[in-house]
This record gives sequence, structure tokens and C-alpha cells, in this order.
Amino acid sequence: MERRVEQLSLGLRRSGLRLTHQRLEIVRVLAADETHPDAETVYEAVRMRVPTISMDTVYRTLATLSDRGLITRVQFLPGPARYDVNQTTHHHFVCTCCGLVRDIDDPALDAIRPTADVRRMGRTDAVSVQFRGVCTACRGGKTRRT
Amino acid sequence: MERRVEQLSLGLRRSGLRLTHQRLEIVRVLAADETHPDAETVYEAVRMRVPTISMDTVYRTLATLSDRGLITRVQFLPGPARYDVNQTTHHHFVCTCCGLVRDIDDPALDAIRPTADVRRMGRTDAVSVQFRGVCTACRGGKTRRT
DNA sequence: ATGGGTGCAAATAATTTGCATACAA
DNA sequence: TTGTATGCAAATTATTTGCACCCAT
Repeated sequence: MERRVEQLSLGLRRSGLRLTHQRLEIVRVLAADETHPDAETVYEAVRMRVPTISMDTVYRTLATLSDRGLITRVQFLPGPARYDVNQTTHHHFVCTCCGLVRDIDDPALDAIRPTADVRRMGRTDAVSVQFRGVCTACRGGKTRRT
Repeated sequence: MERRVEQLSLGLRRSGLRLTHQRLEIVRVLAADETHPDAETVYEAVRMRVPTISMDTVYRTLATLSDRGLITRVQFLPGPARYDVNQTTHHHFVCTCCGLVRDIDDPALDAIRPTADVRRMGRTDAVSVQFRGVCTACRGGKTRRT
């Protein structure tokens, strides 16, 4: 987690960008939040440490980080976009009920390669698998019943 | 394609909803458009046949159809949501350059099942694989060169 | 005939942008 | 010091909603 703060900070510096107080705090929030937060959530969390930060600085920083490939903007469900700090290859479980997003690490899924059909469509840069459903919490902890 | 018009129309009627002139034309546009159009694109196409239709009727109809599971709202890239008429199990190639979305039919991908890890997260209703990259057209037809 | 559907306009949500000031390098 | 980043406010984009009238059933 502390490593993530360093990776993101270093990534910004390497792009010749300034590591401002605001950016550092945004990066800290992102590194500590595994829930794929949206801009609003990041804003609220950062405001606790930098009460004067503005929403558009959060938006601009999130855009900067994803333009640099340091975080990933995702939109699994209607509503605000969310941001994923995890830059290793992984997949997702998405709860269509509460919006929960959980990372999935599975070498078998990482091994999926585009077939000839897909290669004919274009060059593939990334493959990701999405499992949509209803999370355990939304089902009231009932694993076996409907 | 004509079959799709019937399936969507029937789907509406089965839900006890009225098959209005506007809805029928929207359904016709959707059935004929394989490009996963956004609301604006559907609106423009329908306007050629029903010049008085309003944008919010298009939005409302698209919402109605996806609520009934007759079409699927997808959002692969930033910007407006897009709608997928294809209700058979399939996957997608997404061009991050021009926004092209192509359907992929591949039984091997359809066969992906949630592992124990994923089952612990919740009940999975759908699995879909996304290939992101740059389409042939955006690469200028160059299949082998960078 | 009658209740759901439409069109209009206004509201809301999510995000972006212009500009003067502030601060990291 | 110097230009990039910030904060404020206003603009844009995408979508939703209230309401009176209309039309499919």
C-alpha cells in the first residue's frame, strides 16, 4: 500500500508532473482504497486531510493518473465512473445490486488469448473478464438458498 | 433481423406494455443496427421515420427495453451509454481509438465458469470477456506492422 | 374510455473548462 | 522565477423527471 503511493508518485514525477500536496493526498487515498472508488468518494476522503481541495482537482488528477496508465477508469454500472489502482492483470466480480466491485486473480483467465477471429478485428491490448451477479451481502448471507 | 423486431415487440407486449408507433420504430432501428448505438444515434435514425419523436422518448424506451432484459445497456468507454440488441451469450472487442464495438461468438469463452473464489463473492448471473485494443481500421489496415 | 405513453421543458448528475492566483521545481 | 496546478464558477454532456395532452388497447 505504501509501495503504491510511491509507484503513483514516481509515475507522476517521471511524466514531468508536479507532486503537489493535493495530488499526494489523492494518491494516498487511492492507494488505501480497494473498493474502486468514484471521484466523489475520493473527494470526500481527501477533504478530511485537505479541506480546501476542490472537486475538479480530484477529477483532473484522476484523469492525469489514468492518462498516464497509473490507474484505470472503469464503468461497470450506470452512474459515476470508478477508478482501479490495481495495475496487475486481473478480473472483476460486479454486484448489480449494490455496485460492489471485487478483484479476481486467476491465472486461467489471464491466459485467455484472442482467437484468429478476434485478431482479425484488430490488435488486442488487454483482456478482462467480468462476472456480474449479486454479492453475498446483498443475498443476505444466504449462500445456498434463493 | 425481422425476427428481432418481432422478439422485441413481443417482449414489450408480454410485459403488458403498449406497442406505440414510436416504440416500434425504435425497435426497428435497434434490430437493424449491429454497431451498439448510443441514444443519440438511435434518435437520429428514428427521426427519419418519426420526425416528431423526442429524445426523452428514446431514452425512456431504451430504459424500458433494458429493464425488461430485451436489450443490454453497455458502457465500455467514457461518453454516452450504448445498447446491445444481441441477447445470446457473447463477448466484445472494443476499439479504444474509435469506439468500435464488435460481438465475439466463442464457445470456449462461453464455457468460463466462476471458480470457488468467485462463488464466495456472490452468485454469478453472467460472464463476459472484453478484448480492448485498436481495430484494423484505426491501424490503417496494417495487420503486421506497428 | 382510460390509463399508459409522449413531447416539451426544466431539472439533475457527472464531468469539463476558462481564468486569475498560488506554489513546486 | 516560472510555468504548471489549483480553486472558483460557469459551461457541457448525458440522462431523468413533472406535467398536460394523446392514443393504443
